[in-house]
Amino acid sequence: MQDFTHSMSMMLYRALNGVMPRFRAIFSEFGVTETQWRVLRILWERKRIGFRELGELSLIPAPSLVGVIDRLCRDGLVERERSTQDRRQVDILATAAGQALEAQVMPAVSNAYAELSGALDKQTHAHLMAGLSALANLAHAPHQSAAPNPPRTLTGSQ
Amino acid sequence: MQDFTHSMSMMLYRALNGVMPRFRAIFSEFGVTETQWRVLRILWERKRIGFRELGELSLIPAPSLVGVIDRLCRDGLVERERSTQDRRQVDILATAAGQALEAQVMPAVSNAYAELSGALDKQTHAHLMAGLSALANLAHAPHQSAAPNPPRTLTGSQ
DNA sequence: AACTATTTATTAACATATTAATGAATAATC
DNA sequence: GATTATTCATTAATATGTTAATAAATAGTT
Repeated sequence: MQDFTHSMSMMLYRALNGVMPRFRAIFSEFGVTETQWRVLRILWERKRIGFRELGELSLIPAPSLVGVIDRLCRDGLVERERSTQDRRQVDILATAAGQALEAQVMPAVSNAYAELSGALDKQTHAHLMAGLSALANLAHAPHQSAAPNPPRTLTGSQ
Repeated sequence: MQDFTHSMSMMLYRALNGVMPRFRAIFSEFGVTETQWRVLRILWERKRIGFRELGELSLIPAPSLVGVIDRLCRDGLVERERSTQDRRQVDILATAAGQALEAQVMPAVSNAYAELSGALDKQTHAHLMAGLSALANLAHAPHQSAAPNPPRTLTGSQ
């Protein structure tokens, strides 16, 4: 087996460490975290979106998203609105202040992203995205356990 | 500009979401978290290692590593030992129980990793690793700010 | 030697991830 | 139409990430 520090998962983390700091530096100048940014980025394209779909698109798990929305509400950037059709559901929408942020933050971010893409030649970039896509689409097949007493719950699925 | 949900950073997160769950499922069966696993994985190759280097190899930031080591100590898997040369430094080493875990967990993990590698053809895998390596080696060049009043500290470096 | 600057691990404060559980609302089945 | 099962957002508990600050020890400088 090869070196652990260069295993697939570690290389993925290493890549994120190489990419994200420059973006977080921009976000922090405007008082938003990376996770909050992800939510806002989606709300700028979809004026109104359901809590669940927002979580799927932003890759933020539901329990985390609750707190993220809480803080964005606290800061006056988004609002909750309970659905009238199904009163379990909650829609999220950006306030005027939340919408205004787009014009302020996007230039710097687009610039940084262009700079990032420019650091890789077309070939490398294309191959990289293809590989990442392949990993993302791997089936989450439950593996064969080797544990003595698997502490599984009886609730069945997921 | 392209779709945000398929930007480089989101694809990196998506890839991790595709890869890590199967490993975390294994770790949890042995009562260790993914982060604790990374520490142990390194200690199995280096009987004794300095706190700082451990943080660099495991990609765990120092403040997080303090707590991770605390909990590994609590569970009797590792031990702290203050250096005699430089009494600021702390070495970390695995206990007998910590070392014993290797033989129990590695088979399942190696198996899962082989299964993962097998899901990608050699070409894709090689290109992917090359791309990730390129991203990891990007210089963390401080960007040009567009913020009105950059709230930077005066501590300079880092 | 005294003073200053740097390094090392740690703490503090806040935000997020992970897993399991809960309450309210809706859907399914009887 | 009452019971049961499922969905949805949320809470709870624990672990980790992020940024800034701190205390102790060492290194550098005068």
